[in-house]
Amino acid sequence: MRALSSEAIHQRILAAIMEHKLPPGTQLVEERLARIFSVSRTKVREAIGRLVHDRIATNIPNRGAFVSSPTADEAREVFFARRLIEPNLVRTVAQLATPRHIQQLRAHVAREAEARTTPGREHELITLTGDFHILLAEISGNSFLVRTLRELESLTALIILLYDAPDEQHCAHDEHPRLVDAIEARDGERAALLMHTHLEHVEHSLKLEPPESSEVDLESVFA
Amino acid sequence: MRALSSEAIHQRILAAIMEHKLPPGTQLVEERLARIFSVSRTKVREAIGRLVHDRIATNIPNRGAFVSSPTADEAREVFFARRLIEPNLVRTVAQLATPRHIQQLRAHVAREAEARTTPGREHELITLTGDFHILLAEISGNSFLVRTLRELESLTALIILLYDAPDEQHCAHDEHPRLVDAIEARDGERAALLMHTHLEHVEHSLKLEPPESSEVDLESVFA
DNA sequence: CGAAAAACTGATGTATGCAATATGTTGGGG
DNA sequence: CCCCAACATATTGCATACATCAGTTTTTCG
Repeated sequence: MRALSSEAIHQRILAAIMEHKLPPGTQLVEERLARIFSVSRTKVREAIGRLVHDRIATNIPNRGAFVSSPTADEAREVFFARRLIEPNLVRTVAQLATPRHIQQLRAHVAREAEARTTPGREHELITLTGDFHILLAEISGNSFLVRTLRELESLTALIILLYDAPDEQHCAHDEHPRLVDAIEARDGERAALLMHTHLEHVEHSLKLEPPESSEVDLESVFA
Repeated sequence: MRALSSEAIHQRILAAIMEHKLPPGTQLVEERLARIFSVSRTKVREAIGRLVHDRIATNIPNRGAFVSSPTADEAREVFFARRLIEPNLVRTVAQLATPRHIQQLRAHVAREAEARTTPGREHELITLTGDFHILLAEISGNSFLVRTLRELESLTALIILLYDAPDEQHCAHDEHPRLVDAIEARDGERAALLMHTHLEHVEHSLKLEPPESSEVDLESVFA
């Protein structure tokens, strides 16, 4: 039994965060994790460093690293960036996707549908819907965009965990399949538009209001 | 005299790479750098880790980290990503830029012009033109995009160092000012279009051909 | 002489020990 | 009874020592 690499540890912690096992605010204590994975603090520190670099965790000097709690403003930034990138991305994907790619996409949305209809697999669904967008980046063949999308998806998953309205249907069930339809039809414009509205739907299904919680007007409260 | 933070060391090394002091392929020897900055290897490792994460350096296991030499394919990926992101970015910037922002942009292009006309400041110019694009991201107010653009600009600087045709004018002198004009005129469409062609100009000014150096056909050579 | 093995070199990978820091707690004085 | 100071605790930050590995030179033997 070989020792886990810091990369593997990074993956394990990240997965735990995505699966809601480590909710936002949880401190990632180095020595504790080191014991758990039977490695030294050094490797754990490295893994945590990467999480911090990707904004999944936040470092407070001399205090420790904590699973990030993106503010509503940061959440809006993430969705803004996604709306900036992904519609264009899917437009080009529609042009260069091969039948093999379409097949991959179909298989993926099928897995999403399965996870959606099977009870007790909701957190899996969050990861899966994120993976759909990453898959699109992978089809584009651009490793830089893959990395960017991975980062955005991880943050989005955190945001959904924080701001999801439990009763709200945050991801209309047919938007991903319809996107694949547009891609298969080589209709880049429609795909881009669908992606744009899809991202808007996801964002608006969250309870990100009020715009600025810090802007509570003390004077008016005690008037 | 306080010890430098790993962040400061990261900046110092990055700056050295941008200024062509550490050309692609240079090994970043941890202990040597540690001596130079009067810190332990630990901090240097952290700094190098970040460079590797941002693709500025490349790690070869058990051998060390080296300043990256992006391949022509990777270079094309970078420009593809930039064309995907930056036209849209500048379109929104055109909508929300304040007079103060315009002033900042004007000041920046003035500095660029100065560096261009002063001999012996060419490498400064590469950094400055990159900073222009980062400044645009900062004006958008989106910290995620700032980080993404920073990464793309660092890589672009490396690419220019590697593939620049020395006699070619790789950055037409008036494209940045014209972009600012369009932003000031609140003409998002024109700004987006200018940005797109600007990035195409930069890419095409490089000697990225042939597409695949490994595809030398031995048979045809000795026919 | 030539090739394979062995020792050498220079660097990374990893664990660990200690100092510095933030926070919580306890006890004493006003 | 409350507040502040000193102590106690938990955890990070940093340096260092040692193990490991890749590449290179030297040695040895056919």
